[in-house]
Amino acid sequence: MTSQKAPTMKDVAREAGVALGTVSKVINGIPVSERNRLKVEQAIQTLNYEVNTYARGLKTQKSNLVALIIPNTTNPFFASFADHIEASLYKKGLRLLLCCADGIPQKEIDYLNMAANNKVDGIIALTYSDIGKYIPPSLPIVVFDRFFENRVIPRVASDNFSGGCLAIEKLLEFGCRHPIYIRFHSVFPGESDKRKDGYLYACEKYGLEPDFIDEVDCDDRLRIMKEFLEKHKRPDGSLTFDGVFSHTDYHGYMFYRLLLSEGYRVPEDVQIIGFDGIRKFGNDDDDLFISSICQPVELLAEKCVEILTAADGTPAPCLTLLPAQYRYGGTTRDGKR
Amino acid sequence: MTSQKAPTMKDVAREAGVALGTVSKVINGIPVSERNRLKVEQAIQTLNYEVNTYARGLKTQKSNLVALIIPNTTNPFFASFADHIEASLYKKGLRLLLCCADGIPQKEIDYLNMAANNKVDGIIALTYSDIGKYIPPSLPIVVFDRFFENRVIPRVASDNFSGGCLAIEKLLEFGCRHPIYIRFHSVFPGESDKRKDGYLYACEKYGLEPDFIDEVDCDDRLRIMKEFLEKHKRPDGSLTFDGVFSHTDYHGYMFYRLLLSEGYRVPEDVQIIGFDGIRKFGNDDDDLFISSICQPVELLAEKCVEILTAADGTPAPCLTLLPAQYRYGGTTRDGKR
DNA sequence: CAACAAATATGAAACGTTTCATTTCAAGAG
DNA sequence: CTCTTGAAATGAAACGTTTCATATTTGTTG
Repeated sequence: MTSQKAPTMKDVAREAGVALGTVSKVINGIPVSERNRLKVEQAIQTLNYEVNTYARGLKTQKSNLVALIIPNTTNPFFASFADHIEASLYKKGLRLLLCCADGIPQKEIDYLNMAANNKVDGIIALTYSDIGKYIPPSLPIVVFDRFFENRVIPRVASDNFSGGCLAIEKLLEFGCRHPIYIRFHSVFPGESDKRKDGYLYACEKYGLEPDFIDEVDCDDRLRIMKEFLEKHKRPDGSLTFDGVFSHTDYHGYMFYRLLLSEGYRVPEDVQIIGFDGIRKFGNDDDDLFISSICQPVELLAEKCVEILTAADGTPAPCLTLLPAQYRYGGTTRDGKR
Repeated sequence: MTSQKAPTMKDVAREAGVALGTVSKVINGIPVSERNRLKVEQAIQTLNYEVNTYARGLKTQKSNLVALIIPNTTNPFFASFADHIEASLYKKGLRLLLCCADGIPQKEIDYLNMAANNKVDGIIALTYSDIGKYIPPSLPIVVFDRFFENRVIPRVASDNFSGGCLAIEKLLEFGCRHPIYIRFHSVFPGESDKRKDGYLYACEKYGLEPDFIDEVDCDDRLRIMKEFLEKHKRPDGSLTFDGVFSHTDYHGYMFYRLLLSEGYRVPEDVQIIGFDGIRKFGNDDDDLFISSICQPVELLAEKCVEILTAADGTPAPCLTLLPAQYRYGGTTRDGKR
């Protein structure tokens, strides 16, 4: 069993009895006489020829690789995003280089440099630190949600403002009178900040008194929630609020568990709507953690890929917002299920 | 603003006043006179030189890329596996090409071909179809769990037999008398099949009557569970079993929800132990779906990478089993929490 | 100081493509 | 039958590395 050396285009050309350039044309779908096309295709078959990616890349400086920079894949939202990005890229013949940066600035920059270093054709980024100044100017990039001051970069996000508004409108529709808002935010600005703007806007519009937790994310989340809860108990133990709009499903679910453990009933005493639409097992089954304003993850992913791969002629929109939708997930009184 | 052409090694050589080969040596860490090393490093700095991956790949046929083929990233177990694989690769300076094949044979084969086509240095595969015969003989590969007849391929898995055994022993320890087993399996053989062997072995060892669901996975899971439940109800409504060992956390959680919806109490009436150790949000918080025999995902991932990247001299072990551990997740009466 | 050995530096060749200036071919017109 | 013209085929050059046979420098020894 000899260690087979992979056949090259030269071998194909010899086998087919044509010139190197002709083989190249056939491979790249450039018109060639019927007769030669058949001969070349035949030769490719018999030799089992496969194009050498490195050689091609050296000439074209294209890799058909797109880097996705996210914090991790264990958070269901990121996981779902990565999954749909992969599917969208695959449809276009592109491959996904997965970069989990754990929100660590150095790792984000590392990966950015690696990508810049002519390894990928483009970047889709969902990062946690201010990497704006490290983004190589020559490399196509699309950013999910985040906003960088230094440079105009195409951004894709859900319509968080309308989503925030919608959450309150749904809570009101389902009978809430005093919805609160809960948020543990990163220090880095992005579109998702507008969920709070939507909440505040809805409060004003419907004559509600805003009331919320809005802290920098930390390990103390549970303590902060408990303190908040304590302050909102009436002497008889009942709560001064009857609805919760959580900035994320994650924290909403956390608050949900806290309420249950303190003996409150959900959705009877308190209704909860989160944001994101993450699912327990990622299927289409009804496995939301809580009722939620669901981000259209599949569409968002497709849009990122579409913008990234758009022909150079088309100027990329600097911001693309897609609508988020309400879905029932057990923590509201929709009365429909 | 002129479109900068990236500097090449030739530029660096000129700038530093040395030969091309000398630059190459410095870049690849091959000893060179102190004087020249400094000159080259200086030149690399000033020119902001970055090695061209394509050119290097063309010569070395190495890409520093490893392909991971999994069904998806939305299933929390796969997501966690991918996350740890990425981390392990990153530590070794390798990059991850993520291939989500959705368990579709054609997509698995597509990705395998792509990988074979000199794009990656190795493959880690967790596949759902019989791709044994499509695996290119020249490409290093490590397989998680699955078993292929055609070829000896290094495999990494949890010790599923002991894990299955442990599940029953734990249930007995927590007071169960009649544990059953639930499984919806794929048609493709792998190490995880041994969970059932572990169950059967434990039954014999402890004098229990085996009783189980063991069906090919399908959309009818819930109906099958309901029928099983119906058959195991005594006239007074109580159940003939008091413990469940589920082949996966996923189906265990499903059964858990079913039991609750039928008015049974968990863990008071029935205790449940799953397998996998998947987490709701992927953190280290105590967010297991159910009590579970947890696969050591991080170690498994590290082992896969270690075997894949081992020096050619070392013969790879054809099977590596790592121990799975029991962890409490709310559906058992450990009495410890 | 000459002679030699060891260490280091050199740069042409090769990797397998794509590209493009040139040549060849085929067909139609005169 | 010759000439013209557009289409198709050709293959050398180039992409930016690594490698390796050769050349040069450095250091040691008698």
